[in-house]
Amino acid sequence: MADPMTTPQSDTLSAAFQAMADPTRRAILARLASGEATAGELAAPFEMSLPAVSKHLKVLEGAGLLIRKRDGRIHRCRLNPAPMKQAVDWIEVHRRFWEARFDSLAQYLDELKSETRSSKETQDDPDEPAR
Amino acid sequence: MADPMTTPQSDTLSAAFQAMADPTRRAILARLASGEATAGELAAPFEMSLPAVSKHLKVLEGAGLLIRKRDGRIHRCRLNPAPMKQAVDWIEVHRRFWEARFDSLAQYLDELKSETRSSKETQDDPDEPAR
DNA sequence: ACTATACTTAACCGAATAGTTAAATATTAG
DNA sequence: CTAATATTTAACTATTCGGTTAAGTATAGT
Repeated sequence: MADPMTTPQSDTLSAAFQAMADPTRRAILARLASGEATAGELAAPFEMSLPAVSKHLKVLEGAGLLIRKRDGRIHRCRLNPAPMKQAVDWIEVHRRFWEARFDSLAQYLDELKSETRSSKETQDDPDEPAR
Repeated sequence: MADPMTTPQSDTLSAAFQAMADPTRRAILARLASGEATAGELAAPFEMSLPAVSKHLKVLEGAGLLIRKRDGRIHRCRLNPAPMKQAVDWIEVHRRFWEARFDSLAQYLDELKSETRSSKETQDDPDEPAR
């Protein structure tokens, strides 16, 4: 019913953030960042069961962060960076705003005035379109 | 029993990623990035109920992404960038690995050898990729 | 063919999430 | 004092999540 911004993009973003929100999954990604690994190798460091890790791999795969290449009976996994990049990009867009606001007192004061004057001249706003 | 890396840092990281994993919450952050807003103002664009948004604000606050300043009966909210920065930093650390691996075959081979030699020469811009 | 290996899927459970409506709280306005 | 405003908290529900154990599937080794 609510359906708040369910664009295809936000789905991948949501999935990526969601995937990275779990410490186990982050540890898996960290390990994967330094090279390919099998499901078993990825599971080894953890005390949880293999099926639990298998689920985590599925979540990562679902978020597009992990690519599986089945080779015989072993599943070789590697990192796919694209969704991470998307996530970083999303954050960076907004970082520009608060950096501008925190780096410069003048802009901060200007923004305070903008409640009455509404002279939003913040050079480029690539995120807040039609207003 | 599992307890996979529950350092104080990973908790804030998990909370930040978790908070950003929801489209509604990302929209709130986006709005917040362009200036302070009251809870009501933040809730307005959404079709969901006010309590629902209130909960989202609480999640964002819990993740340290939102700071509330109660001023009379209105709650003025502003963005706190710190956890976002931490999230970006976490991703970037791993991005360096796969960038090295994907951008240059030479570096890839070098990295394969680096198990014994460990001659890592990361001559890069730490913020934006080449593109 | 038989068995160990490397996984996944199924079925289940408790805890957390995301929403709802109704009630509570606190402040401002009349 | 009373009422409207701004917002949270409470109570409830449905769904998702992260884990478990048990069973299934496919390959490799003997």
